[in-house]
Amino acid sequence: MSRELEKTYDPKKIEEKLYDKWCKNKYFHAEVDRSRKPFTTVMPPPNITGKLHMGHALDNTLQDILIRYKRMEGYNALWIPGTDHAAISTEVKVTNQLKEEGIDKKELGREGFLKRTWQWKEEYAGTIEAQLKKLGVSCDWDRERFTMDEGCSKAVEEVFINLYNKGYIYKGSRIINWCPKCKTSLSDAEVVHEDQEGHFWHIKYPIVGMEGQFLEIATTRPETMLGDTAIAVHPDDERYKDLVGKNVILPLVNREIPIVADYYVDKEFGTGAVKITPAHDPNDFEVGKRHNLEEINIMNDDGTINENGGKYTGMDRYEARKAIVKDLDEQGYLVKVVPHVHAVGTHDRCGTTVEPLIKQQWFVKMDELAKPAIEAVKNGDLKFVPERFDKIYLNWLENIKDWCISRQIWWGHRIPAYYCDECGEVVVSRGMPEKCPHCGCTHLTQDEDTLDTWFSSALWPFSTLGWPDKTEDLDYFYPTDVLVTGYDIIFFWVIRMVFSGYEHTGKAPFHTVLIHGLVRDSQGRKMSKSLGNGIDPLDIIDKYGADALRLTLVTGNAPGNDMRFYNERVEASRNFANKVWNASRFILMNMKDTGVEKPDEKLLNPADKWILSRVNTLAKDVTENMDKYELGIAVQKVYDFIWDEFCDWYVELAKYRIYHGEEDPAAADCVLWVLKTVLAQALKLLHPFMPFITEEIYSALVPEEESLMMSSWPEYREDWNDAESEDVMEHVKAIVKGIRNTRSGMDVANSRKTKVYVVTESQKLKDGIEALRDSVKPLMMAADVLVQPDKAGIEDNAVSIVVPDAVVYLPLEDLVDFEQERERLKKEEERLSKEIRRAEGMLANEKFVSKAPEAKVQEERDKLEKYTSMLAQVKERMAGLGL
RNA sequence: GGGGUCUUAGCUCAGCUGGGAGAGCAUCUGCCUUACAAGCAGAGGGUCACAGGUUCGAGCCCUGUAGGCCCCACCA
Repeated sequence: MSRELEKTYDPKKIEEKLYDKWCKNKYFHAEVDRSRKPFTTVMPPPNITGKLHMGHALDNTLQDILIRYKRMEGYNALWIPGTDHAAISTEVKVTNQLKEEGIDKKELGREGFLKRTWQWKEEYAGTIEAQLKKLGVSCDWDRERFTMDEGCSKAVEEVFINLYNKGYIYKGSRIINWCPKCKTSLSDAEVVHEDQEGHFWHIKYPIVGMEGQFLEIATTRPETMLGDTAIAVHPDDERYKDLVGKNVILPLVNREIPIVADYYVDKEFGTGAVKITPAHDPNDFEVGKRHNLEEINIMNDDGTINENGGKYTGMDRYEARKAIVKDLDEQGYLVKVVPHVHAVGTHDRCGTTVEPLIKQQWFVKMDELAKPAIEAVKNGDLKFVPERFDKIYLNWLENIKDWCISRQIWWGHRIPAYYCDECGEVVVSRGMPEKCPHCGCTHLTQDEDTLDTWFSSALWPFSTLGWPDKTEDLDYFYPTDVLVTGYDIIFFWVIRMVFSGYEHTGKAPFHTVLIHGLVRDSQGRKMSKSLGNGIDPLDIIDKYGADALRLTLVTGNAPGNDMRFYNERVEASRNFANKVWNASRFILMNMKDTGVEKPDEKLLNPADKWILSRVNTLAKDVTENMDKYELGIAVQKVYDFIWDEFCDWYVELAKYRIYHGEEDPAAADCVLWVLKTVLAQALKLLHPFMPFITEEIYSALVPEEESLMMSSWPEYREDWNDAESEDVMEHVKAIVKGIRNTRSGMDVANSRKTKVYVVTESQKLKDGIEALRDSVKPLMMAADVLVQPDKAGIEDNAVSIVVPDAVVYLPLEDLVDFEQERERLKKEEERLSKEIRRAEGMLANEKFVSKAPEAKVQEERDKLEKYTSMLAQVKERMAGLGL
């Protein structure tokens, strides 16, 4: 009885079944085990705002490849999964959902809203988990975490209090980014600058005491003039030198404001005079500080003009802009309007144009915290793969500004700061303090704000292991090893994890950051909802299987680069899966029920030794690539080996002995052992990339073992290395290719077999071919293969094929077109002559001979010899044909 | 303004420390050969953007030019 696989490869039939088995057997679960070395990674927690997209699929595929590889290598591999509460994003989603139901968030109240959002969380975290499972990720679900679960919340509180007590967290009134739609402050990282087509409005301000004289300024945001408290010019600007110290009248508002001199102004830009609105522009804010200017806030939290806006009060900011421009124009203050492209800050989550406003907020002081994080990359404690991301990381850290961490939303970790109702004392503590330490009052109120979502994810590598408690897990698994994430998230997350790790645990949270790019659509566009060009990984899995998707995501692109995703690529991956399936099916259907025993060494023929040697080298190469995080190169080598060497050559060469098993059972057992052994090795090497199909085949191939994923990674073994057999096989392949090539060029009918004479003086080659004679016959389309030292007995009109160290003759008799044969030989002569000229040229170059490494020089000498002898053969043959 | 990255076969992209240009898809020619037509065997197709430089030797290293993309940055 043979162990058969299903006739066609159907991923759907095996994937779910295998995943269940893995889970049930707790293969993904890791516990502290001091006898083994840990390998730890934490999953970048997907937001609970929606479903998995292609970026998640890529990110998690890479992680799964690494963790499966390390697990097979014998590490105690732990991969912690989880989800992120995604503060603002989730609040926006839930708010919109409520809106659709006709419910206003405010009516619901804080408690009600949070309850609702937790329900949302339960639903979406479940969806994401289910989707990740379809991908085949081998993370430890028993340790699944959520950034707002009890442990993580405890860590957040602890960190806030620590940083506050050390003076790294402070509350201050500064100019911050405000989203008028979400009505919350934002950090700098959450503001994306987009070039927008706008206008440059040139406005003239009457100069006080100089009747009929004006100072012309240019602005892109005319509505902010309501809050102007000065005009600034460059101190060295000759045009305005005499005006500094004088006042102008602010049109429409009729406020008298000073003209000040400040180096911030660029003389060349605009009119060289700038209106200063300290309350609504970060630069103006600084100028205002330097000149003691009044800060007039003219805007409400929703982006409408407040009571300081006179007749414009209550208008939306853009409505006010229109009205103000109109009024300026009517009153003759508008000089001109020039089209102008400028960068506008927008909220990365909702796209709304951000307003800079002065607000009381909580900040993390960054300069000291950044130092160890900078040092870590500079001294190599922390490595980016690819290296170029070092610069991006360092550049951001070296220019870092204080981090605004308070948000005016409900969904998130509430700031553990309490205010005394009596004296206003600020108390930062774990839980509500019993009384005010200042005045003893027992009535305190907690800060209404919540923390930036990245405040909690910054602690992810250690909060998920139990920090701040000194747990066994933390001691054993931390620091983690590798973090895998996209380059788009370095600023938000990686940097904050690194400085948090140093500050709170004294260590870098991981030693390596593996960076990947974005998955784009087939035209190279970002996948987005608005374009509707997103490809759902689940659809791809459904159609082609998870293994095909994974293979596609990891091949054909360099680390850190973006990739284009299109179905033809997945099809190619699926075809490979099918190839693996069918080759395995062939082997399994021929395997004996009794299993296959390791044969006597003497039974192994050169092809057997060759493929063993090749798979051995492959294991070494692939391991090296994996250790360098060259996952795409690694899997490409496995792919090439399986398809080009194993399937196209070895399996073909194996057929004779299989089909003649009754005549020679020992030979059949031998070849089956090699097939099984090599396939098993190849499956192991392929497993981290294509876990399902490899596991399914392996369980049929090696039923005595429990699981492929828990088996050991192939190791290089000296006794399988066989350069001589590789050399013989290279010659054999050259002969087969030569024959195929020649026959195809000559229109020889496929069915017509001929004798094949191999004339060679090489004893090794002779022995090798004779050992393979029966196996190689079908590949050579040969009725018989005869190896001999000279041309004795070969018909004069046989077609000759010159290969290294041998000449092959095909007695095709009447089928030979001599004209065609001459052409072919001429081409061959030309080719070889060219090769010889090249080698001769290099060897004639004294500098090459003296300076190049000896091995390279010898290589050229060998080539010269080889081609010279081949050319002699070709010439002899041509002479024989009367050329 | 600063930084990064890309320009390689018709298309999409590989090419690890410099040593004779590769893959997948597409095209063309034969094949339903008892694992696989999602396949097999063959073929065509590239002055590796351009100009210099370093080197015995450059797709790869250096400089510059042109074009594309990305990130950062307060030019109103």
